[in-house]
Amino acid sequence: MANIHDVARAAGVSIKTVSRVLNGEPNVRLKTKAAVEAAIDALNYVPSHFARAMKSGQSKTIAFLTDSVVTSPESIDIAKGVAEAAAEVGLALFFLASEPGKSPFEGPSFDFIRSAQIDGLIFATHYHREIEVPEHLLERPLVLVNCFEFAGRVSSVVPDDRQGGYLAGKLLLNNGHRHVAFINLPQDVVAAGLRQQGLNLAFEREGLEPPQCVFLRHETAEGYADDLARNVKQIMSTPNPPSALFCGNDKTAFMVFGALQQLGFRVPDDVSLLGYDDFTIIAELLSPGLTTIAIPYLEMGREAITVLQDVIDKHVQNQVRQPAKIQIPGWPVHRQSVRPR
Amino acid sequence: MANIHDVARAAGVSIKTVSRVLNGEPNVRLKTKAAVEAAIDALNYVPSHFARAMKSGQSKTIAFLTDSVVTSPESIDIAKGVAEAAAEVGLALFFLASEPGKSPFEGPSFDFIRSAQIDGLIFATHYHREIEVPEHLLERPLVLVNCFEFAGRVSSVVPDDRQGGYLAGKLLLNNGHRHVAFINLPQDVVAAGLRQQGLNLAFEREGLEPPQCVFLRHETAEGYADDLARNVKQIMSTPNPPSALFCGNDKTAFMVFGALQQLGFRVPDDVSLLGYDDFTIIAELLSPGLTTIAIPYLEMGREAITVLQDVIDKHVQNQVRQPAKIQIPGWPVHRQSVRPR
DNA sequence: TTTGAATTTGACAACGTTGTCATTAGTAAG
DNA sequence: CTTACTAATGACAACGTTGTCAAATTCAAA
Repeated sequence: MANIHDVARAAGVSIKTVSRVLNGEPNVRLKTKAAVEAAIDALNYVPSHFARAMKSGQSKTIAFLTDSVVTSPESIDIAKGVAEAAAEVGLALFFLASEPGKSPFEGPSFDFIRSAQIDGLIFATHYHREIEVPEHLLERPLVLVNCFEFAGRVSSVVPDDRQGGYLAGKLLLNNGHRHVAFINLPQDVVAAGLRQQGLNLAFEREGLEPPQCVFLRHETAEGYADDLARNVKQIMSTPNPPSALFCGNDKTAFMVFGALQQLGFRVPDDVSLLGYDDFTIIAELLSPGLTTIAIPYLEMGREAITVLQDVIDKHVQNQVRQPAKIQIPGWPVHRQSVRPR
Repeated sequence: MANIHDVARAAGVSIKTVSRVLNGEPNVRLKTKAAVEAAIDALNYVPSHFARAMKSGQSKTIAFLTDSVVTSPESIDIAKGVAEAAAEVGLALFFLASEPGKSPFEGPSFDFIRSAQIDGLIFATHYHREIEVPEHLLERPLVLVNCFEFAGRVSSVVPDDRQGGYLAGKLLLNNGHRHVAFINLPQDVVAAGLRQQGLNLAFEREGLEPPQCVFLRHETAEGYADDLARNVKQIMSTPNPPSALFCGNDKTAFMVFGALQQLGFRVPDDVSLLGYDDFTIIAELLSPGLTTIAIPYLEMGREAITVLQDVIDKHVQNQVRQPAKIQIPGWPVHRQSVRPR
């Protein structure tokens, strides 16, 4: 592997001049620059990341850490967005494993963060939730994705669930559904409350009462499926049942779809069905295809890099970036399960 | 950040002695060692990864690269296995983004592999397939996961699809199903042929004819769903229909389940249904839960690290490790869709 | 030309480690 | 108490960069 000395020798200049060309510094004669570049090409030279990192104290390297709970394949788009955006801005990306069963913020990985002089850290969760950040992490550049710290001491990038709920409301209203029921996620799930707020807002703006809302139990709870079926039955057996059901996520929508079939309701002929997540596999597997609200995972990942860069810049200048919670809007994905009334 | 000089000063020894303690070299008096360790603790010292890498020329760092096609959330377990195992053996793990639409082996990431002196590379695909490896990558330590190079010049870790097929056959036979149909993946999919071989072997060992096998078209093909439904109908409308259907993957099984319902067959009362993949979300969403064969993604990821370490060691010693295709066995996951006949 | 300033270039130190080799301290034998 | 050897330790160079500062070159104006 050629090094900077080899290039300097080949170009007939000093190593410092090569360094200048490498870093685009001014005050290099055009002719000199050309000679150096020719030598670089000829020797197929690539500067050593490590030497640079060691010299500058800046590694131009960030680390990505995630919890292990996967809710949908789409959520790995966070990682994809992070990786893409990092590559674009020339940041190297370390992938840290969180030991199963342990807090993701522990373990040998964290010695590594220090030893490798990781400039910044991105932590992502697989569903939108609050997390606690250990004190020692507050000191270094950190951006949370799909989660947030309640005290607001850390910048975070989250989906705009209120906007998503509003979008859902508008979509249903635009299709003429004024009588809607919301089969929501469990009440303690962050997204549940926000989406309800958005949904209600959409209805209130039309001068309508907020839709009926039931909160399901956790998926893992005993008798969850029965509970869900019972709720659907109860909602649909009223004298004047809703013309559309909005579900807390696509998985729920899938099960609600099953329950509706059991009760003899056809989707979307008898009742429209709207999901949330754009969990493609489920949404497309369903027949009719499930109309749903997409969560902007890829965009969240990309935005995280933008924010982290800013945090790092401020950190280097010994300033503190005012932490912010950045909400990324989702969008509706139209398939066939919602039909104009 | 404390460095080795600080530790040396605090312990009253030279930096070389600190280095010796750090690297567990012999010939350090116990008392000296204790003093150094105390200083390390007191200063919360962590040696610089970059300085080490630069000095030794070995970065103890590997990179992970993947194609972008995600087939199931489970397949990201490859990454998880790789990350876990890498952390355990003290290898740092870089995550490289492959630019969407481009070959994963191109782009700026690859300059990075050279500049960061990446010791080795792991490339994983999201479904089991053959790939072509560019010549320039053959020179450096590389392990393929879930894919392989036809020429056999690169070590690879793949699921043992033949064994999986055999497992499926045994599972069905053990449940008394001697008349089975295999609704397989498209014929050009690597796994399709292997699983069929395994399935047939299980039947042949019982002195039975190999089961009927139909190959579906690709999911993306026009009219795929209709094609699938037609196939199921054809199979089930014979005078003596099979007592069990084995499907190429869980997604197919899901659709076959739908087709069976349409035809008035109940699972598992009228016909047993066996999937492949253990695509948990689908398998558990289905009611009855889908019995299936799991693909050992996590184990494949872990094994890849073991193999890569060996490849790197040989590479450092200027030897070549005989490339091998390592097949990792899967296992059956029993739910309710297969019932004894 | 000569002068002075601006531009361009280079010598050398420094980053934090490990390897080489010389030096010192300790130990067993005479 | 030497002597000879082994074990323990340290001084210093080296890895491949970039930063500092001085030196050399170029250029414009006198």
